Amino acid sequence: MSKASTHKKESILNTALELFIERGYHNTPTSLIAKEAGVATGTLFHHFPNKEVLFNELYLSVKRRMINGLKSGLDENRSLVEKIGYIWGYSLNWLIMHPKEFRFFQEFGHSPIISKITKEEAMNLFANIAEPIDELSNSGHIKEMYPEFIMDYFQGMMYMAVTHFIKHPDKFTDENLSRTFDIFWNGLAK
Amino acid sequence: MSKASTHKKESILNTALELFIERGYHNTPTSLIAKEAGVATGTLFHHFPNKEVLFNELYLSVKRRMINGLKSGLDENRSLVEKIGYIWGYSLNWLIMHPKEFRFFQEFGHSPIISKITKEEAMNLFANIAEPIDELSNSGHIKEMYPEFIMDYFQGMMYMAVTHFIKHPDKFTDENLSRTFDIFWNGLAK
Amino acid sequence: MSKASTHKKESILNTALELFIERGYHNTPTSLIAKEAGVATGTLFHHFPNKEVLFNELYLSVKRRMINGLKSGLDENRSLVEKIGYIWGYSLNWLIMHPKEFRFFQEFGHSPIISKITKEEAMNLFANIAEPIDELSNSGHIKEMYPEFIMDYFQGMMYMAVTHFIKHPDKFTDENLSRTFDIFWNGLAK
Amino acid sequence: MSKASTHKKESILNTALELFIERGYHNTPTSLIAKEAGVATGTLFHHFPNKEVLFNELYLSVKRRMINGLKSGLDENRSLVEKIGYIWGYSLNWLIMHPKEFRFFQEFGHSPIISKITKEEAMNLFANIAEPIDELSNSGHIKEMYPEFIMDYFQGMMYMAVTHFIKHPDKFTDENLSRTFDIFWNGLAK
DNA sequence: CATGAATGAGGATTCATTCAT
DNA sequence: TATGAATGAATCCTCATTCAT
Repeated sequence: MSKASTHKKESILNTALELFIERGYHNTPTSLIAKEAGVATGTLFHHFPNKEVLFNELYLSVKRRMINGLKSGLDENRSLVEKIGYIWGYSLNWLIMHPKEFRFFQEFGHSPIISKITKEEAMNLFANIAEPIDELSNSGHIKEMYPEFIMDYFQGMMYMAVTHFIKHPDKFTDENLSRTFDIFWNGLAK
Repeated sequence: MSKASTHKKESILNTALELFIERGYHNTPTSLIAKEAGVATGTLFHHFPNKEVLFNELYLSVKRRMINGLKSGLDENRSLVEKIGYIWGYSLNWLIMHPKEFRFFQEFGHSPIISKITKEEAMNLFANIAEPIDELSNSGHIKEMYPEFIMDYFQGMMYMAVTHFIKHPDKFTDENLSRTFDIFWNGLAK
Repeated sequence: MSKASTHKKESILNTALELFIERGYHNTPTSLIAKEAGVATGTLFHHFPNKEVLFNELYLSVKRRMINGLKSGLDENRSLVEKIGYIWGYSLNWLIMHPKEFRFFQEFGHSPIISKITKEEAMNLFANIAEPIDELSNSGHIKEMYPEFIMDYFQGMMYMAVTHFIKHPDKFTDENLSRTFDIFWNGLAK
Repeated sequence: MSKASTHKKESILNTALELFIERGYHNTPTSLIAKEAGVATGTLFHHFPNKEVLFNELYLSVKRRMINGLKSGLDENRSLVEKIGYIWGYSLNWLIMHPKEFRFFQEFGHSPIISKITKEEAMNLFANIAEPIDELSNSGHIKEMYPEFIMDYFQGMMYMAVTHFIKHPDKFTDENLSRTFDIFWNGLAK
């Protein structure tokens, strides 16, 4: 694949991300995506067989971008608590620095447009990351709670914190950041 | 207004709620709403001037239904902690017993289709309810934290818990319910 | 159904017939059909769910129009030879007086656009008509020949004759007409 | 022209024949022809300036293939009846052995995509062949009938017979083959 | 109020053709 | 010659809304 074509495909994906979060999936014409991306309508359909596939590919590409840095920085030799702290900090930071991507997940995380196959692929990407959080359940560090809740709690708190800091950017300080982790941790502490 | 017409209008609202959460706003034709509601296409436009107004009226009607019970049970003479516990318990229960309404808020809470006027009206409905939560901030019961965060934390935890219990209905027991409140509270406890 | 709506639907069918034979199915835009029929694009799709169904309904309506007169004139008390002569004469005349309909059958009789269900329905319409021709096979009037051939021969000769007289309208006289029947009959005569 | 290119051009023509009869002209994308022929989209347009020319060239190439054998076997010294019998037998056999080519003629023989020039060229190819059939008219062998009818009758009977034997391959025996010629002949016999 | 036929602008997708490599 | 990415006009179909009955 030449650089040119790669560039156009990426341009379409980036434009689609912005338009989907601003206007919603069904209210975003493919023609508008193409126009804003600076390509012809046909070009979009040269790279993606249809709008749904474009959307699913976009979803996976965003997930991948977030995971990549997360994975590469995860040190298997650290303690469980350190690992979780790292995942919390990295994810929170990444999402706040990428508010569009965050909104995308918020709006479309449960969208029926995302196929089962895409969901599975996304799940696989998270396999390593999810492990420490699942481990936490029986680690003795926290109150007894079944793993499914821990995972939902972790994610729920994360989303809450990101939403809050995006709404109040002036509050996004290192101090408040560490406070949110404390709150998360205290909630479960024995 | 005759009973018949009231019935039709409500039927349209109920049907719209289901279809909007299943298919999204832009992917739900008014003709389908009418059909599923058992009325003619034109009838829908006798009760609502257009689709957007229908949506906004639906939003407010759902908000009202939730608030009504909440308000009527709120005893102004109770302590702050009791009030907050009551709001937590009632809201959680109501949302879990009304999963469609919950999904509606989740999907469309930040939708641009909801007008500023509607948002204001909805805000007003919540005025009384929000008070105790705002008070908590400087009440001395909890760690120092500014009120905006407390409100977001309350709502975020609530959504997290409801999402979790809807996903895992077998876990929805009185014990687990009170545990979630403990976790919410411990997070902030001194 | 009101007269107005019936009128529009029929107008669409008539226009479609003309355009399909002139330009072919895939080269006839639905927008053009609507325009020529004097209705809006949406109106076409109000009466027919899609282009294919429009085409199939057209096919059946044309078949029905031809059959109707044929059936009503068929006297069950006549002899076999008289019946076949009547079918030959009526069909030939009808097709020559309806050259568009004839071209439609010629062009689209074997088109894959016509569904199996449509073909079956069309077959049923012809049930009575086909009988005498099938009977001919073992009637002793003609050379021994299996019924499938007789039917194909009847239809093939018919199409040939119609094609010929449409190409050479000046030759379409009563004399030549009866000659074609003689040729058909002599071909099989003992 | 290199072997490779010749091969590709022929591959395109062969593929086009199949696709056109299966799907129709307007429903057969050039991209599909190229793909099925195992060449790139652009390659098709190196060999044919556009889709219409490709179609016309295909038409002529098929006509030529049929005529070639027919002409080479026609013995000018034979009697008229023998010549006609030969043309009948050869054509019938060739068409039945080449059902795709037959379908192509059936579907597209009257198509407006075939240009006047192509039709003329095709006519010229048939000049020799048509002669004996035209002669038949005033030869005294048959009932009086003008030549235009004889030609249409010949072709109509031929198409009828081929259609029949393609539909019922088990009936395609030497006996039935000669029977069809007898029927053709008896139709006209004095 | 209720109905449903009619409207036509808008949207997803297709496809013949071009052209830089 | 061969390739296949790119183009954008054209096409099928949808849908919010109107209005005569």
